[in-house]
Amino acid sequence: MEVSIPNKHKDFFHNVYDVVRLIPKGRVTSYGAIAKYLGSPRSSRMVGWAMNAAHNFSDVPAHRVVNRNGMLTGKMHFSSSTEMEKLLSKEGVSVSNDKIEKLNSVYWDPTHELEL
DNA sequence: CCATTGACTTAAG
DNA sequence: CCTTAAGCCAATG
Repeated sequence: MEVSIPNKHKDFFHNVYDVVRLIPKGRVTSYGAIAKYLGSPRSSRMVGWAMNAAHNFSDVPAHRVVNRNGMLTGKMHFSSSTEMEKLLSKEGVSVSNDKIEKLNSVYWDPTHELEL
């Protein structure tokens, strides 16, 4: 069994997973921020792709990753369409109309928080 | 190999 | 504030 999981870009994917796991509770970040932190600000879509595969990892809180506008674009990829919103709300993140309220207050930018 | 798609972002109206 | 268009990168068919 050499092809159970595509390990081709595990570096990029693993990097994404690491950052997502570091997101504090009650905070959220964007795909672009993670991509930028990884050195590829144009690969924001790839972060989303990584998240899609992240379902194989139980330690990746994908519900804390939203788009730049704070919109829950990936809610449809969860178990239920309301699961993501429910999880965020449970962590103290106000969500309205599939969008995060006061995004500026809960936004967590790895490049800013983890800047070296 | 070319075409289409996607959990995105930025710019312009 | 919302909509439309274009750009970008990798996976999938």
